[in-house]
Amino acid sequence: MTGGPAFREKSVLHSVPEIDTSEALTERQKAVLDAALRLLVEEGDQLTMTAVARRASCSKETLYKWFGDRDGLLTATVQWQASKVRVAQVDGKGLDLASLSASLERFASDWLQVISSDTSIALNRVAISHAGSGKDNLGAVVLENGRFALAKRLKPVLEAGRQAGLLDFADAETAFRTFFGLVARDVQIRLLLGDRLELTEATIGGDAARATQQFLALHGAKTGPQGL
Amino acid sequence: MTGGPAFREKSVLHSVPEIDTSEALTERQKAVLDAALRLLVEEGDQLTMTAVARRASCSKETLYKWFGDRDGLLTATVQWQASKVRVAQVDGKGLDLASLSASLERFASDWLQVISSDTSIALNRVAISHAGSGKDNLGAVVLENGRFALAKRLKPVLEAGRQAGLLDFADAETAFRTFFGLVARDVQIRLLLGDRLELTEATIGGDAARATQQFLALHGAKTGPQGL
DNA sequence: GGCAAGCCGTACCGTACGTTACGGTTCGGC
DNA sequence: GCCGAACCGTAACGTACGGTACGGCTTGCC
Repeated sequence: MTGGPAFREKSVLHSVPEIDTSEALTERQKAVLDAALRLLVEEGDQLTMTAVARRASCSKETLYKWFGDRDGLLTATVQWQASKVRVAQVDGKGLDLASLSASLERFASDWLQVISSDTSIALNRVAISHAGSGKDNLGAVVLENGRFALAKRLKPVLEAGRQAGLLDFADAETAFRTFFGLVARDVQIRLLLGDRLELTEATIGGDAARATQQFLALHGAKTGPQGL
Repeated sequence: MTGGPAFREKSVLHSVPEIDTSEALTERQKAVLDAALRLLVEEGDQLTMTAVARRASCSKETLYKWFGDRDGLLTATVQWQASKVRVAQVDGKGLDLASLSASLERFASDWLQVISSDTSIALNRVAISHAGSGKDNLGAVVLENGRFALAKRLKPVLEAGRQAGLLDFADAETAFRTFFGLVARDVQIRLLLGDRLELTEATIGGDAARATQQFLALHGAKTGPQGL
């Protein structure tokens, strides 16, 4: 471990779950991580150093020089993908009910799309597998770029909705978690456990709309009779 | 593999996700599986055959004779624990709103208790890890004894509530999934990913009550103005 | 007592894989 | 053209672990 992005430096990753997406990766390194990612998605847990080296057409020596050890490679791979996941960014300036509803629906749809993707499933699986055995940085990375990133984007929208008198809730965090539950339901755990559960574009759209309607029914401001 | 509960018989487990809890386990075998379970919960993924044998004070030869191979032992362990998990059984005969609400709250509380237990987390982790690599029977077992068992118990209650004019929904499955989402929210995925998230008795009770209220707000029959 | 079956403890085997080492090749700088 | 750095491909090493074999001990049966 001399030079290069020292992914295994304890002081860097262990204490700080904050993600530094710009870890100064060269294009070649990104290509290697992409190869590792593809392998992870396709082959499941068969992510051996030899396989990654072969897939990326690089030598194992290079992998070790760049990433320290297997855990470093895994962490770098997860961070690399995580840095690419972005759900809709919405400005909370559209103050009417229609645009708020549309924003929520967009968030819901994006999120369902993410958690049902092969990549997300593979990443969560590997992070969960590693969460059991000591070093839990992978889990923290996934959470930070998944559930918490979503919250960070959605909460301002909720707050804006409240400011505009469209939403009514006491705590933005709690409201977010309710929305999260209404959107995700049992989808993620079933997919992670290997349950076949095909989500087409159509069903995702429907689910997003349903979740949004339910959330508004729970937290929409009571301005007169709500009927339809 | 001669005699004994042939856990690895393809024809038994592969095609049939239904659980046969009474697999004719001797007391000694149960004790061994309990030891394996404890090891799984305590040591995470360090569930080697040698470790199980030492912990259970039995020989590896016996493990292989009884369970076929490592996967068989794992499957037997998961099934053994799964057969012990039981959430509240409720008869749908208490037809008033108070008892329905109490039943739902009980289900919610039990479920939160289950998914936040060390045992459940460990089991789900190992099942998810294995779901990535081929044979997914573990995931099916966990799902069948977790989420699907819950649905099987809760749906009759929902149907009874609808019959009694207390609930209003089109599809029991969809209604159940909404309830599931309101109860679980992000708890399970966060725990699986290693997020510290202490759930005390008190918070679980509060969460169960909140989820129940929200569910009733969404699916309670509209009999006059709802305003508390 | 004699015997067979079941099981414990342990040594052993084969392999997979993480990790290291090394020869050969490419490439930028002078 | 020459040099060193970076990197590829591959061989080699060490170890952990799944799986097997075997000697000795206990137990139930005759």
